[in-house]
Amino acid sequence: MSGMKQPLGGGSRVTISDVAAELGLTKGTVSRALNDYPDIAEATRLRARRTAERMGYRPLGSAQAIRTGRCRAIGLVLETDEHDAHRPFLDRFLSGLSDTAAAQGWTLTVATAPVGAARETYQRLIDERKADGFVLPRTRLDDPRVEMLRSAGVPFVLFGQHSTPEGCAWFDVDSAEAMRSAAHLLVDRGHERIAYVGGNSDYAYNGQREGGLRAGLAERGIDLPAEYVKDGAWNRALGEAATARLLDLPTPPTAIVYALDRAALGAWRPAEARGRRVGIDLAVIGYDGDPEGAFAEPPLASWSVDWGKAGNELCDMLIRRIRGEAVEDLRAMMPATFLDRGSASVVLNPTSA
Amino acid sequence: MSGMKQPLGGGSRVTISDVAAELGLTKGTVSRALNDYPDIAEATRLRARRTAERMGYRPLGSAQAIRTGRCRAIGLVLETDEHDAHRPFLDRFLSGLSDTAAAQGWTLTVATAPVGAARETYQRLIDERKADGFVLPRTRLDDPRVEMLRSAGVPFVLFGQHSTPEGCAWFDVDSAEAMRSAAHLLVDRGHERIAYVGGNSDYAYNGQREGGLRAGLAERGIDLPAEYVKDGAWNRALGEAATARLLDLPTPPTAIVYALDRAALGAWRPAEARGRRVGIDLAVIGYDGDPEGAFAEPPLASWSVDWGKAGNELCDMLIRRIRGEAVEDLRAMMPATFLDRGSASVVLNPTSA
DNA sequence: GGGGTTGCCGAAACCGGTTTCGGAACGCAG
DNA sequence: CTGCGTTCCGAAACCGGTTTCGGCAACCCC
Repeated sequence: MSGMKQPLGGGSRVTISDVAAELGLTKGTVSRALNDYPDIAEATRLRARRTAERMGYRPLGSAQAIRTGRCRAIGLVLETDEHDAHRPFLDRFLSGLSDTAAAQGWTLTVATAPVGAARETYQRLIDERKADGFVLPRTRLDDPRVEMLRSAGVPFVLFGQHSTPEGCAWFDVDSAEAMRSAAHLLVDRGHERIAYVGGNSDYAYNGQREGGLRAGLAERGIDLPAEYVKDGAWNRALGEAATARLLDLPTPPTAIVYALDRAALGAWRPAEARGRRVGIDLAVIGYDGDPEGAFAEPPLASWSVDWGKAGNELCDMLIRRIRGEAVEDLRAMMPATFLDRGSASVVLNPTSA
Repeated sequence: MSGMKQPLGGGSRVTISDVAAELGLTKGTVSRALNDYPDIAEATRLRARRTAERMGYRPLGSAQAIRTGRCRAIGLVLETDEHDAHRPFLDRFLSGLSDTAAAQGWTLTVATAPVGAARETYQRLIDERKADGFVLPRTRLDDPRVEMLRSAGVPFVLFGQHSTPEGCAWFDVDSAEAMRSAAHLLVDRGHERIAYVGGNSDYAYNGQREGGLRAGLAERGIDLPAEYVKDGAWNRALGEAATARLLDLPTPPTAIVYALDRAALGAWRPAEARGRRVGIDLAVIGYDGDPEGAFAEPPLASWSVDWGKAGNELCDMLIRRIRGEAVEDLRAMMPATFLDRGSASVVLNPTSA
C-alpha cells in the first residue's frame, strides 16, 4: 500500500518514518541502511532501498543538512560589473555544473555580487549553509577570494589559475598548448611576421597564451619582438585599436593572434581601412570559440572551449574536494579545440617574406 | 563577551542557543523575538535583535526549513537545447534575481534540464525542498510546466505570457507597445512599405510583436499585407533567408522590423547582395538590445530590455506569491527602451513612394 | 558448556531551529 | 482582598533526518 509516487507538490511527503513503518523497522535503521552503514544486513539494506524507491521517498535536504552539516549544494558566485566576461557561455557552464551536481543528488546555488563586495556574499552563503563549497569562475592571478576561502577552510575549486596554487584545487583549459599549436600552424602556412594581442593581464590565461605562442614560434626559429605584442585588449574596441597600431608598424605582421575572440573581431575594420583583407593577406586567429565569430566574413578561426565539460569537471572536483580528497589530486587541464576557419587560411609563398 | 563575528568558515557557528544563553532567555523566546511574534515585550525584542546582531548570529536555513517548510530559496530551471535563447542576457537576469533575493534573505537555486524532461528536475527540487517556488523563464504559449506546477500547488511566476493565464502570476515586457512605436517612427520617417519578420510562434511575444506593429501601422492608415510577414526566424541564418525572400518580392519593403535582433543581424548580407544598403535605403529595426547589434555597420536600431530589472521584479513577485498574495495582484508589464541607431535612420521623401 | 566475538537492529539523543501550551506575574475592577 | 484578564516568558514537543550506544541472538573456539 501507499505505493504511489507523490504528485509533485501535494500535501504530505513521504518521510523516512513512513518507510520505516512500512518495513517494520525504526527510522534509525532505515537511515543507516540507505546510507550504507556497515552494520546493516545486506538483505535489510536491499529491502529498505526497494521500499524507499517504491514509496517515492526522497530525503529532505534541509533535514539531513542540520545533522551532517552538508546541504549537498555547490555555490557559484558570479561577479557582476565585468560585462565583458563569460556571457555567451554562461548557460553552457551552468548546465555543466548543474547536470553533474544533479547526477550525484546535489544542487547548485547561484548568487551574484559586485566585484569588490563578494566577501559578504560568500559569508552569507556559508553562514546559512546554502553551499558546501564553491566554484570560483574566472580566477585572477591575485584573487582575494582565494585567500579568503583558504583561510576559512571552505572547500573550493578554481577555474583558471592563481599565483599561489598551494592548497588549491584547480581546473584550467590548456590555452598555452593551443597557442603553441597556433604558432606552428601559422608558420607552416608560411608566416614569419606574427603578432600577439593579449587580454586582461589580471588573469593567468594572458601570460599563458602569450607564453604558448612565443614558445611555439621559438620552436620554429621565429622571434616575437616587443613591438608585435599589444596587451589589454579585452573587447572589440580595444581590439580594433591594438590591430591598428600593429598594422601601422613599418613592418606590419602578416598574422595576428588574439587572446580573445572579442578582440579578434576588432581586426576587420582597421584592416579594411588600410587595404588589408582578413583571410586573404592578413591571418587572424582568436580564442574562445565565440559564436559571433562564425558570422564574420570570413569566419573567425578560433579555439573553442567546451564550457559544459568544464562545468562537469569543476563540479565533480568540488564534490570530491568537499568529501575530503586531497587538493593535489584535484588538478586538471582540458585541451581546447581548433576551429580552422577562413580568417586563418592565409598561405604565403616563401618569397613573400 | 563573544562579541566577535565569526571568521567565515571556522569551527562553531553562533546558534540561537548561544544567543539565548547570552541573554538569559530560552531559545524559544529568542526565536519568537526575532520573528516578531506579538507575545514578546518590545524591550525584549530589541535586546534580542541587538545581541543577535552583535554576536553575528545567522539562522541556519536548513534548520528553519525543516519546521517551517520554507527554505527561502527561489528556483530557476533553465532549459538547455535552445541554444538560441537568453544567452547574452543571462548574467544580467541572474543578477536581478539574485540581488533581490539576497536583499530579502533569500537565495537562488539554479538547475538545468533538457527541454522535454524538465518535470523530473522540478520534482526533485520540490521533493528535496531546494526551492519554495519557481520563476519560469521564456514561457511558451502552450507550456506544460504551467499546468504541472499549477496543479501541484507550487508557487510560480511566468516571464512571458501563457495562453491560459488564469491562476498565474506573470511579468512581461510590453513588446506590443514597442512595435507600435516602431511602426509610428518608421511611418513618420516616410516609410509605407514595412515588413515584419517574426520569431518562434511558440511564444506569446511573437504574436504580440506582430500585433503591435500591425496596430501601429493601422493607426497611420497603413496595411501589413501577408507577403510582408515572414515567420520562424529565430537566428541569424533564418533571418537572412527571410530577408532575402522579402527583398526579392516584386515590390520589396523599404523597412523591415524583426522580432529578434539575432534575425535582424541577418539583414545585412542579403541586402548587400541585392544592392541595398542598411541604414541608407533599407531601414532595419530589431528587438532585444543584443550587444552585438552595436557593432554592425551601421549599428542596429533595437529595443533594449532591462533584464536586471526583470529579474528584480520577478523575484519580488515570486516571494510575494509564496507568502500568499493573490495572483491577480501579481501581474505587471515593463516597457522596452528604443535604441535609435543607424540602421533605422532612413528618411524617405514623399515622392519616393 | 561457558566465555568472548560478531552481526544486526532498537532506543534514544541530537542537530538548530519553530511552535504550542501553560502558567507566573501583574494590573485592575468589584 | 478576591477574581479575572493581560502580558510575557519558560518548558517541552516537534520537524525529519543522522549518529551513538547498548543489547540480544547466533556463532565460534577451546
